[in-house]
Amino acid sequence: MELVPQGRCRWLLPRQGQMRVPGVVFATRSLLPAAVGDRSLDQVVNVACLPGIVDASYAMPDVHWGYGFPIGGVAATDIEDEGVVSPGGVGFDISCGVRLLVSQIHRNDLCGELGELMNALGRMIPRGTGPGGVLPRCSADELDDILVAGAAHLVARGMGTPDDLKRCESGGTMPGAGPEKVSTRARERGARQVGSLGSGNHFAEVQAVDQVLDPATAEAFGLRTGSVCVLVHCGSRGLGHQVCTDYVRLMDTAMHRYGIHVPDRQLACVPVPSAEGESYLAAMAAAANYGMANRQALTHAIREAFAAAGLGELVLLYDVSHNLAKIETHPVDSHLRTLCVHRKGATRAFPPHHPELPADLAPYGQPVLVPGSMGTASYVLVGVEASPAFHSACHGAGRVLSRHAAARHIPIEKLRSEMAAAGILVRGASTRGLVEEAPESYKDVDEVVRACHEAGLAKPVARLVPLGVVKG
DNA sequence: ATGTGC
Repeated sequence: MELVPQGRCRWLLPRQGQMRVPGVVFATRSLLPAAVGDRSLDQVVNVACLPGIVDASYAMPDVHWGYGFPIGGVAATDIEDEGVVSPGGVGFDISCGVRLLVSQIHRNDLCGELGELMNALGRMIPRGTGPGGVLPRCSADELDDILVAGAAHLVARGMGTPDDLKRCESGGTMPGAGPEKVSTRARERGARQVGSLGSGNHFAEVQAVDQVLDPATAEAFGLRTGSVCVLVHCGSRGLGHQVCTDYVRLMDTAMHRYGIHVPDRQLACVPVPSAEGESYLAAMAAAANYGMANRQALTHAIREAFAAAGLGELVLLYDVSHNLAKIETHPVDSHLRTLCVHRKGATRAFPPHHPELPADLAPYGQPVLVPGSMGTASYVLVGVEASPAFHSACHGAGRVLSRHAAARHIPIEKLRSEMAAAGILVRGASTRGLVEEAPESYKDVDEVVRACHEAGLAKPVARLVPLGVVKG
């Protein structure tokens, strides 16, 4: 595959065949082989063939192979010029995302109590596949409220504060949700999972700020060297998964009625202004609200554990999804266009003074939360002006070993001893899950963040290191 | 990611 260097940390995949736009990969030279090796760049090329795609098919520095679209892919379509929406461009875990809670305590004040805190978090955080959540069972009416109002519903029932909502993407409620577009099966799966981590790379991690990289922004975000934080990474559980499954199946048959042909069936899509497209976006918004409500319910449990341990308050810095399609306005060839921006394993990164930002954060830009792999650093970045890729950045370290390969190649004793040697307390992880999420399974998050910075996608604010983790 | 397969 031909990759043409295009400046710092930017590589061009020139148009060929059915591509309507070129591909663009943001990566340092050392990150490229991972992307080339796993066929994710073939997926970048496939996405470039979608009807209505504008500008380019983008790959973030943590790109890796996914269903149809690569994970770490960004693609925008012009909704007034044949633009399509594709469930594969959002992913199975709709509204998978991250929120960062910031405490007032310093890591040095925690040392003797960390074990007890992790025990409490381990007891109070539902996790793993299958049912179980902070809300044990939702009635049909309450599930409707969650699908329509998202995190705002949980705040209304006392699990959180109005200030929390100001610090959520879209104020904690993604507009345009259509609960009636969510299947009975999806609702059944979701009713018993509100407030649960799930599995895989989902986690709740107690962290401390290790380095402040942008002092003024870090201060505005409440982050000082040594600050204890909690990073929550989870999504919309079985409900979002079922929504994706339902609409991939629907679009796989429907797209031919619109004369759409794509190079990979997993790119099934329909025009945004079609009955099927509007239904998917309404169901997706409902699942997004479920995802934000899920993180809000977990926040409630985490705050209770902190309070029980006498560790004080946790302020929500921000909650942002990295698996969504959103209707946004962006300049294309210097004309403002209304686009359907698919971010799959990519974080929205709005610049300073964007109207969607809360007033107190607006001078600085949107917090961009980047969870690392287990046992490694995580980052807080901030959106910048003139960012390419429709104001998007990476979403994590990015997998390099498949789950299967990780299980075969990484000895469990080595991993447990490494975590223990680093003083990181682990709660609730199965041996298999632990090995699958080992640092060796992922790219180097420091390198991924460096690529984001040098490519002009976002600016690093603070580096956080793990103290203890509750694994899904 | 996922009641880890239709």
